[in-house]
Amino acid sequence: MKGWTAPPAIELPPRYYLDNFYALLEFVEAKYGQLLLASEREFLARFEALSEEARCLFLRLANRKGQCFRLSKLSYPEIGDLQPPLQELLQGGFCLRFCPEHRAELPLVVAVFTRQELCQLWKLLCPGVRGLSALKKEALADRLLQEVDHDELCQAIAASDTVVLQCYLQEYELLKFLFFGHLGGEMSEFVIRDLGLVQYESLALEKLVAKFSSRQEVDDKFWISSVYQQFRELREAPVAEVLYSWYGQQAHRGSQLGAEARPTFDRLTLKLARLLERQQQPHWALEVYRHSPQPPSRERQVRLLHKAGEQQQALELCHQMSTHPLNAEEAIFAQDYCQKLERKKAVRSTTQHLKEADTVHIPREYRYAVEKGVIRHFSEQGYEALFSENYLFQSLFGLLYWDIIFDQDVPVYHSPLQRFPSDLYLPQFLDRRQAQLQARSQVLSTSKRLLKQVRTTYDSKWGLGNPLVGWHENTLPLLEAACRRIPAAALHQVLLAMARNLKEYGRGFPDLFLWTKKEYRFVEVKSPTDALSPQQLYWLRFFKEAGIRAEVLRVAWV
DNA sequence: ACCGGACACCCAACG
DNA sequence: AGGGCCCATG
DNA sequence: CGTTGGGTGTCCCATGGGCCC
Ligand SMILES: [Mn+2]
Ligand SMILES: [Mn+2]
Repeated sequence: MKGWTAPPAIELPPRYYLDNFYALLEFVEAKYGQLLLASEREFLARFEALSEEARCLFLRLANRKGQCFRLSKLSYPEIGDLQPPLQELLQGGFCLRFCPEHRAELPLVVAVFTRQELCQLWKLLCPGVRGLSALKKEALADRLLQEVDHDELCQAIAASDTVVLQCYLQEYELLKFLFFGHLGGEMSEFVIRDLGLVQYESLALEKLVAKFSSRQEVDDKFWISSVYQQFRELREAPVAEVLYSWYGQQAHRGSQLGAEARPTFDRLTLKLARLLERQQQPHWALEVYRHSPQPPSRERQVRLLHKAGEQQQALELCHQMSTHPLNAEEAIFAQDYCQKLERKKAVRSTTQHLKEADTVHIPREYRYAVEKGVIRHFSEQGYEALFSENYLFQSLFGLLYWDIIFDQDVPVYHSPLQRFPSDLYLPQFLDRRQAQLQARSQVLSTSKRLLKQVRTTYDSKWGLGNPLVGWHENTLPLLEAACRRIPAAALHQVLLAMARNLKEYGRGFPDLFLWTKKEYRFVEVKSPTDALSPQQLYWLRFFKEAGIRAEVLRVAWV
């Protein structure tokens, strides 16, 4: 019965979303009350003064997409007649009734009408109009706005339905942002939790700590996310000149951001520079890459410098990367490229490794399922086999370190709906928990103790959300098969290496785990068209050092 | 941890 | 007239 | 024969209804 979830038997109160918002408010006021601006306080005070029906309606609208709504499309039995609360919202400044004064919002307003309704509006205003049927909705809306007088259009819209524009949405978004600690948090997460669709590890509310300590941090994170949003729009129709000069306007503030907002700026920088490369603008791309130290910035810079004929600079950067690599890819790339630039060697070490691997012949039917073909091959020789991939070591990490991951004595939990510590994927994770993690290796130094710890944690935590652990039918069998056969000390070495930076070292593990009574091995399967990735090579080498048996197997079709 | 990673698979261009 | 996406819902 | 870049499909509550094409 595992994997099957029964339909929710839990019934939520009719106005559950109001309760959820109050839970959110209580938390935000307790943790961030002193960071709120006058406009946000005003919103809260006026919200409190509304009737419950009006508060509910406001939240119903706020939890929908957009800011423009048509009364005729709304129906909320738990609120009842929507007219009185809507009047309240209009009088209280929580909504604006759409009229010609708001013609600037016309594009949004037009979008909430159906294609058919837009045709009718158009025909009403221009009785002779023709040739509309060929246009798709979006094109129709564009043409309508181009060709029809905006004042008349506004009046026709206002006459056909009650259209309202919601206000205070920035304030609402900010409160949500403070509660979740990141953007993109949704009120539906309360519902998902309360229906039991996702189970959270229990967190002590009194131990939660604020994620932001100053308004500056909050504003920075907000600013960079709106900048990133703009980038997504620019990317739709990329023009190199526009991208480059737009980036130039953001770069100054971007480079001064603190630890909370900086990663978003780095992502923006890397994505935008890559886009400039694709636009055949290597010089601009190179300049943009220099604003971020994060991978793959340096790799791209080396390639661009090389192509531009700047051998000295390329080599210098390559050496820096080689001595202080930020991940496996940088390390392996830098080593190979240094040798390439010095004309010592032409083949990448990943392909070299692949070339030296054994080949196995697999029937062509297993195209698109190479690993299954290899499993079949080995099971015919008496092996047992399971898919291992990243699941094995991630779930082992998640289970053996469960209490360390959810340890609230480290200030990394900022919200009741948080599923993992805010530094799980950062280098600080290891820095802050060195002693505990080392101690765990000591205590679980034998396979027997380690295995017992895996089983008891698996049983007691089954079903709880942990990004590293999936509760699938093969999860425990795989863990047991591997932990019984691989020396405990070697497993701890891998786990501690992962802890240095889970973002970079949490992937690249071999495809399969195979075993018989006598032996075991990991196998990374490679189809004829596939290549070995640097992360995969990194772990293959690491396994060899640690005495874990692993090999690459090339597939040839028959 | 902001529709993105992580995989595997396929193809084309270039030396 | 259906198939499929988007979005609101609990 | 090697590298590099580009493209695709898959998975993240579950379900139903409205709208688009
Ligand atoms: Mn794999
Ligand atoms: Mn593989």
